[in-house]
Amino acid sequence: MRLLLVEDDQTLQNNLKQHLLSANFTVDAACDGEEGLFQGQEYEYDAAIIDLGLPKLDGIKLITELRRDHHDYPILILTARDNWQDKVEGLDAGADDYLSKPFHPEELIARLNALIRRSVGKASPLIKNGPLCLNISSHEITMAGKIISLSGSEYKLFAYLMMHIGEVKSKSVLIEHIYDQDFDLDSNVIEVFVRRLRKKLDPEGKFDLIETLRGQGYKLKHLT
Amino acid sequence: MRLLLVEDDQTLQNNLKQHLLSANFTVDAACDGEEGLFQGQEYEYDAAIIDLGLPKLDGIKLITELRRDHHDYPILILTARDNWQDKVEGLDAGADDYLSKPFHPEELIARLNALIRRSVGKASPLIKNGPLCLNISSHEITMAGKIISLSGSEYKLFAYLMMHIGEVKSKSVLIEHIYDQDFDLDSNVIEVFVRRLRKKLDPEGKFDLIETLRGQGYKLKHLT
DNA sequence: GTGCGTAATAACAAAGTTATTACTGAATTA
DNA sequence: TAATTCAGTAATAACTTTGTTATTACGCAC
Repeated sequence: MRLLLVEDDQTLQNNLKQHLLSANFTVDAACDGEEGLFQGQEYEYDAAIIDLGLPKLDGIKLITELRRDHHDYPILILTARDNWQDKVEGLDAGADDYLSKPFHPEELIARLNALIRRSVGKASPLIKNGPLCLNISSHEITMAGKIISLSGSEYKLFAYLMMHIGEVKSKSVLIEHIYDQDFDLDSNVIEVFVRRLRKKLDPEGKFDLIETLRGQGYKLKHLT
Repeated sequence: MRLLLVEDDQTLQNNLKQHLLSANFTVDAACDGEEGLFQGQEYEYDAAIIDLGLPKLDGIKLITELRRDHHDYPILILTARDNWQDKVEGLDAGADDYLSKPFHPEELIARLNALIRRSVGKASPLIKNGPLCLNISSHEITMAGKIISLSGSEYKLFAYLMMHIGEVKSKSVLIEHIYDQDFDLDSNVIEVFVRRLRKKLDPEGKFDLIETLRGQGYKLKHLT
């Protein structure tokens, strides 16, 4: 899951980024509204975290612009104080959730997970697909009851596919949601990680979990 | 819109119910976890409001149970104090939003409306045309119930025609929409791919799906 | 019917995609 | 520091698709 983080306080930005990275998110950070707008237009993120008090272009305007240009990934706003007015304005501008400083990074992560989950149409943090099961909050994966342990990148790929069961995702889309801005689109990482996932999840290839659609992409099959 | 409200504090329950009723919601109230679970299983609500501190069966367990049984309506939790751990647990269990007491009933209503709005509104990605059916997100194509598998270019051509049922599209238009800018317009690729499509979709030629209009182009017939 | 231009068809070789394995260097951990 | 794990690259094998060519069939005007 790739996030946009727009926060001008460098210390807080770094701190949040660390927490988000260790929760297996991919993070693009921006430190003012203009940069945030540019990045937010550039990619279709899985979610954005936007501080309301930003230099150059304030948070409310940033959100308004993004929504006007039909970017509809979930947006979570950070407000400086417990300012009721700010929150209402933010939500009215098109944000989906807010958090007042100071907050616990764990809470931010929990809220992001809930937002993303809901935005892809999943209500429960347990995503089930036949014998497969993913717990978004604990990152635990089981296949036919057996616990599967995945590396960071394997997890990112798998989680993204589980949030989009049955949908064809091209390699470029997968790269965009798993890696940050400057990653080589011509690399064959996706092929390699698809291979690794297939081997870990279903070593005997009994299920054909991840289907290849030549020239189109990969699809995690919807299983019964 | 029908809501489930699970709150043990009788005064608060009545108060909220009043507000919700006057906001034109229909409200079923329960005053402990067990009753909440029973009602929550019974009916597919548009949203549920659940207090975390409940007698008999606590809120977290209630949410976990509901989600396990695939009730996917949005859940908003109420937490007693500003206890972030409760919130995190609640969100991890599958709640979508929270509100800390005390709160303004207006804010509850605003959040409920936002949740419900988001949980509805997911356009179906299906395009149907008589016995033909195309699912844009899974790239799955069925013809009279049978799954048809197409190669990348076949898919592009077919999808384009399905998005323009009944319209005549010249070969040059088709080439322009399927290939990037500089593709030889004198090639006969379209003829070849039309042929391949016809053969895959309707091998016996019973339907005459793709009509040829000599000198003008091809047309995917509108079927009943 | 003849003839011209357009479309259908079949077969083929080149080009492109994906699978698979092995390897390197970086990061992490003991 | 050595050992281990992991990410990403590279090379190549296996396989599919693509677009061309060549040929045949068809539609239409005269």
